[in-house]
Amino acid sequence: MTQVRTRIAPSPTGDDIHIGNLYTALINFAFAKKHKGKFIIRIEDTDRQRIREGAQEKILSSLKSFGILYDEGPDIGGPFAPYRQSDRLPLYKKYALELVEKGAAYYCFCTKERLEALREEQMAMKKTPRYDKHCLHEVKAAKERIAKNEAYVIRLNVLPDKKMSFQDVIRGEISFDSNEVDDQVLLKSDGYPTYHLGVVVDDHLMEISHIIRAEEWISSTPKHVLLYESFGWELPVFAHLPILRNPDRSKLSKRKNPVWASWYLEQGFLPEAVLNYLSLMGWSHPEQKEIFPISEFIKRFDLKDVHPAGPIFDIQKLEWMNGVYIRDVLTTEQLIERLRQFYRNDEEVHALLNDTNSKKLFSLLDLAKSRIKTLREFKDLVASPQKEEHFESEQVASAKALTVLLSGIGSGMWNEDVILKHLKTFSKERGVSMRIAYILLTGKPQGLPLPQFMVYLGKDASLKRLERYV
RNA sequence: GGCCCCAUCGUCUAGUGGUCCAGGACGUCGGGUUCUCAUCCCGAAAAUCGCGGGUUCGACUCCCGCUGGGGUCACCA
Repeated sequence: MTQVRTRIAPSPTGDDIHIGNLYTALINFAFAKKHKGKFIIRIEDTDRQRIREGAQEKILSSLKSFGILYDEGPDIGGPFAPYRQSDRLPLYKKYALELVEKGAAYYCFCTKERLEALREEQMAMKKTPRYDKHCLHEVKAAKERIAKNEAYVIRLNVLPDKKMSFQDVIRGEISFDSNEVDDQVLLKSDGYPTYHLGVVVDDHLMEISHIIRAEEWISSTPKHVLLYESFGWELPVFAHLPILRNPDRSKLSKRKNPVWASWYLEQGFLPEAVLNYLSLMGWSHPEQKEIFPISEFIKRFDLKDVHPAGPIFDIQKLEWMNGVYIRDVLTTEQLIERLRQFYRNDEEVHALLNDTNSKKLFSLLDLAKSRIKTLREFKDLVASPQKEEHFESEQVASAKALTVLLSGIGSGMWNEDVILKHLKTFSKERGVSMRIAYILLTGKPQGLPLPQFMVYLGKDASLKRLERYV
């Protein structure tokens, strides 16, 4: 077997890489690595209207943040450079013309108006809108019109009444009728290729062996198969992955779900947890394991085992899994490092994380681990309580009493046992629950174990927290 | 609507003709541990395997139909 080469072909039209594309990237990456092949990224920026400034860079940096490293791509080059379609324009025209020569494609001069009228007419007759091959027979006149600078596109010439099919690794044989395939535009009037031409030409030229993409492409695969056949090129292996869904089962979309990959990072999800979760979409570990590193996924994954039904992206389970990574998978050292990275712009938290007494920091982290599901939640646990304007007189009284009580502890005696004993005394004598003491000191109804946290804070800082009540 | 894909607990899934009146995980609910909240431990509810026909001695597993869901029908990808 020749070398396995897979690719993802994102278009730079959004804020970032879509989480569904990250999923596709993960599968392509894992499959390539499993077979000691190459994983390539190609930017498909052929829609000049929708193109977004900076999107390409964002997509590439997100991929890197998640550890999906590519062997060839627009910024790192490779043997088939360039890897951005707008840098390959002459190629598409050349191949489009080759198709015209072969009679597999033809020039079309139809105006937008005619196309729209045609579509409306067909819709009115309840027929699927399709181009009517109006320009198919103008081949001879075509060159003259082009010479006169008339705008044109090149369309695929689909022969009618042909039964065709292709093999999909995940779904088996998928058959179709050529009457269902429209004479798609291949080369637009601005000289850019449409997706269909671009993807086929580049996948062939870049020697892509396996096209692993989302299910939404199934219905345009017949066009691609027709193109491969017209060119006389060997067909790659096709595999159409399930589409990730919103909770209402529609295609995962930004209206109903956070979809940009970096959003998850900003929320404090760990890249490896996100990838681990994604690997469980449509696939399961042979031994039913749920927590495993990507290296193991690469070892155990097989395209054939992908379940074709579209799974709902369940952020709740992702949160659980992220929690598992935070408390069980990462070491405390690693967690500190992740937190430092995450809070690098937050002075208060960053200072805390740079505590010179690493033993204290370690014990704080051990306490914090089990109560956070994302890195972001760490701040809620340790940040200074907000200053509040109004306090109940009862709270003020309690705070004063607590201050007196805690002040009585000698600095040398400031340890968990002593503090706990005093807290218990306080709650008993004043008839208030430990919970009140908790809120007075932390400003929050729940969080880290109080005595341990107070030891970490130190006597002065702890008393200072009570000051805001008086 | 045409065409295409799909169909096991609320969700992610295991299951490849008998060992399944269906197993695990998230979530939910109850209990235990406990200085708050978690973690952790124990337990429970939760799928008549979408429905109906076949094939078979025997179907969650194979075939057909139906229903339901999804995708797609652009000079967007």
